Amino acid sequence: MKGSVKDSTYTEVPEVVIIRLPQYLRTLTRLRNQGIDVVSSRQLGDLIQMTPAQIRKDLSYFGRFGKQGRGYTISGLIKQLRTILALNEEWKVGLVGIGRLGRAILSYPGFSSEGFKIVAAFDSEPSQVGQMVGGIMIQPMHKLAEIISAEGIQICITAVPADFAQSVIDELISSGVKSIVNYAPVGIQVPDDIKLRNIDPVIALQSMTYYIKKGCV
Amino acid sequence: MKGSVKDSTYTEVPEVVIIRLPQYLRTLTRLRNQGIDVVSSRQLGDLIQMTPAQIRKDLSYFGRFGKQGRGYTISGLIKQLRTILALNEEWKVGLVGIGRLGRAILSYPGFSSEGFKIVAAFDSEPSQVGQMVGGIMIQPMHKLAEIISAEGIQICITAVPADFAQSVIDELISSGVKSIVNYAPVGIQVPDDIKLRNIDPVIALQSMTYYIKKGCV
DNA sequence: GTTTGTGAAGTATTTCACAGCC
DNA sequence: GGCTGTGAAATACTTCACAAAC
Repeated sequence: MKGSVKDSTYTEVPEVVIIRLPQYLRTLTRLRNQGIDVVSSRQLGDLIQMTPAQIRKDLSYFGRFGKQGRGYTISGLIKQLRTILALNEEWKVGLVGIGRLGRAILSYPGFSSEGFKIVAAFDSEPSQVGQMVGGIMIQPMHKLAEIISAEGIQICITAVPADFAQSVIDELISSGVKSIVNYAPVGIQVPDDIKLRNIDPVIALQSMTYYIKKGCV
Repeated sequence: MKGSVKDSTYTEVPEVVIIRLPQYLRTLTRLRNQGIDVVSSRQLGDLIQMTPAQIRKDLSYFGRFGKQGRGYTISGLIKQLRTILALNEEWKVGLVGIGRLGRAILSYPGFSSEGFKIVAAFDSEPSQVGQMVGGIMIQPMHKLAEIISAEGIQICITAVPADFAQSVIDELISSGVKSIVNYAPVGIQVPDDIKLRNIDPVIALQSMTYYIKKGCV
């Protein structure tokens, strides 16, 4: 009794919804680790600071996962979300730029524990190349295209200086990469079919000051 | 629930607009550094992957900064945006959590070059306390409230383990902090008047896999 | 009693389109 | 010729409200 719901009308799921799903997943996982079995949209909304209606509507794009009068079975909903987001497979990830930040990323266990395994690392600095960091050997930049396409890597993280970011990302894309998390503090252009997310704490700070100043007046 | 607080003449600027301003600023600064003096909304939109109308509309919330037939004087627009975002003063920033990521943050020059000066750093690990990192002495956690309020710090960055993040952030808020950039991979609850931005690459990856999988089918 | 799922209603945001100006 | 600034229109998103289910 699944499949049939959204088949004929072909409504695209809004991207904001997709972006919220991992947040639901994270909070649900925490609840499960606390030994909780069932949660209502209201309880989840309180934890995540979102309205219950929003959560129900978001989930309804994909199916009917709850039970009236009860709420959602946490383990079941986790399973559904992981399937929707394609998180049951292990994803290969490439990392470009092994400076201080790149090393922190390589050593961070949170990627592989969530199924994102960094399988290749690159740096332009000859003194870095050949070093082992976090079990990975650092490769020279001229091998980037070759290794990315040979390994079929579709996800990359860039932690290179701002001036090199665009050209590195261009090369990643032409090697077959579809999704990029970019740490370089610079605006990047990508084709429509490529997903780019910028991780930029300075940009985040620069919008918050507006509100601090406004609150003072 | 009807209670529209904003009905009399004064229209609140949407938060999405405020979030875009720093991006405009960054690209404008790059153009200025390339020696360019004037830019049209179309040119800027091409660089930033946004429609010209959106840029003009965003700027029109704050004034009329352009010239018909010509576009915007870059140096003038930069000045305006910096004033709107309150970026002409130096902002004191506190950092909590001096692990690998915290150290990368402390050593990153990009905060202070943009006017965000890290003036206090805290860690719970006794072996870290008293060390100098990036010109700052690491303080113990029990001094957090005292130093934050004595220094009048309104902005903090948290890079602590997920399990401690909520309690650290609660303490920051009760010490007077208004804006927080949180690197801990966990959902955090804050009052309405506090701005919180999460920096979470794993969450970013978990929504991108949806699109990779969708593209493959 | 409680809570889901969902059309309909209500907001918010983006885009259009053009007068006015260079 | 070009471009901005802005109401109006269009689109996108969120919230409401209630029948159906437990």
